[in-house]
Amino acid sequence: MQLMSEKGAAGGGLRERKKRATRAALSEAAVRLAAEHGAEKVTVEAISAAAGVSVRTFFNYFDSRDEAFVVIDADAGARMRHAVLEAPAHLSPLAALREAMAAELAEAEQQHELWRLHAEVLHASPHLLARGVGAHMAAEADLADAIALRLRGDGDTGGDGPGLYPRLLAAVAGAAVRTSMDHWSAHQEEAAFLDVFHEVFTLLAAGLPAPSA
Amino acid sequence: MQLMSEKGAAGGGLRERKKRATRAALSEAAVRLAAEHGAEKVTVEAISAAAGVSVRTFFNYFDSRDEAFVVIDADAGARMRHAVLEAPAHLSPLAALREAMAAELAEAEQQHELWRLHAEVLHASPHLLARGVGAHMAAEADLADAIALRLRGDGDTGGDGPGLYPRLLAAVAGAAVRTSMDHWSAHQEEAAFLDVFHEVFTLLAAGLPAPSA
DNA sequence: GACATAAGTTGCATGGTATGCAAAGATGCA
DNA sequence: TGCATCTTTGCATACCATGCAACTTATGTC
Repeated sequence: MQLMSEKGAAGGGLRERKKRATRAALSEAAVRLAAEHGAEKVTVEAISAAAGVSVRTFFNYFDSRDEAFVVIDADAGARMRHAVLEAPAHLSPLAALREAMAAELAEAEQQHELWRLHAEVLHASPHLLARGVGAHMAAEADLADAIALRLRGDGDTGGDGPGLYPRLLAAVAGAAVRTSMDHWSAHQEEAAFLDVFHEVFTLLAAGLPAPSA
Repeated sequence: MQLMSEKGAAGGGLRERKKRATRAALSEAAVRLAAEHGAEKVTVEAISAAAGVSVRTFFNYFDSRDEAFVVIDADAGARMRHAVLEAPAHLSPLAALREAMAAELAEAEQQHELWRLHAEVLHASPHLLARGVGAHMAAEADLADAIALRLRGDGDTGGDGPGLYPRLLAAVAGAAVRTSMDHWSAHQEEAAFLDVFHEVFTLLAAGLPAPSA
């Protein structure tokens, strides 16, 4: 191996790099085809062909067709979990979560065009935006777990999984991100995504007060 | 017609009553079968047979198999929208939403056994809890619209659909309800559902502060 | 009450989605 | 090189989902 790949979770042998490449190719093909033809008209066969693998292989990577439109980066959850656990102690749980998500989203914007297409595809078929919850639900459970750990300090979440508060926090933050994406997708010219994102978390931290206007 | 049915949206001719009955029979059959055998093992054919209709008819009522597990009451969205619009002016948007949802959930608990089974089914396959977002997304958009109307006072939402705040409010409230259901479903003996529900909205209104403990 | 109309149900045909299995191909390592 | 492991692939199978045409059932009117 001559060159480390750029990302955090990268590295490993040829096998793992190939797998990541295949997965990325499938995701990207799915998003581009959906942006062009509409998500409903894109078959698994078309996605697989565009990525140069068989249909059967597609289903080795994704549990369902929709998942390919939704989960752009499979490792994001693990990275966010790590970020929450490593966040400075003075941050509130909500702020720690906000920072973890902001970092992830900022990185996603590096592939600006794909990210924009992705937002448009989700906005065009709310069905998929919803499905995103499903795909991200595991990640949310992970985040809830991380928050619970952070609150307790030790390595024990209490046996019965994270409590009500961590789960609520993770679920609400997820909803906030999706709302931000959807809103930004409809107003791309008027505001930067990160501005929308921060406005949303400010509203959350303030307890969702009625706007003064 | 000799007797008015009990519910708000009830009434109408024989046709409408039959449709409601068929839909309810399909929903109930789906939930009961899922509670018994696990949602993944329940086919559309089994649900249809249990409800006494053909498979084709099932798909006249639901867009997908999962929808039958998720949407127990198709009119709930419209009722909540109405409740938000009619809520006392002194309530904050969040409180108005909370009251509308609480009323709906209290009514759902009248069919206690079915409601409990429903919560268990969703808890057992998070896949479906997620799908719930999809099914309820239209309702959430409606709620966002109602909140926007309420905030403006007149009959105009501003042309471009509800703004960021109403949408965020509806999405977060939806996430809160789902979290409540999931948590309560795992701790049914320890707390009443409405207690969990109110605790969640209290946390939201307080801006999700770190718990003192 | 009989009729025309609208609405709902059903079976059939069709195509896409998803999974298990076993054979073939690639990779990692000694 | 040769063996163990992982990945891809084709095939068979079952289920999901939709359009269409034929049939049955309410509704309103005369």
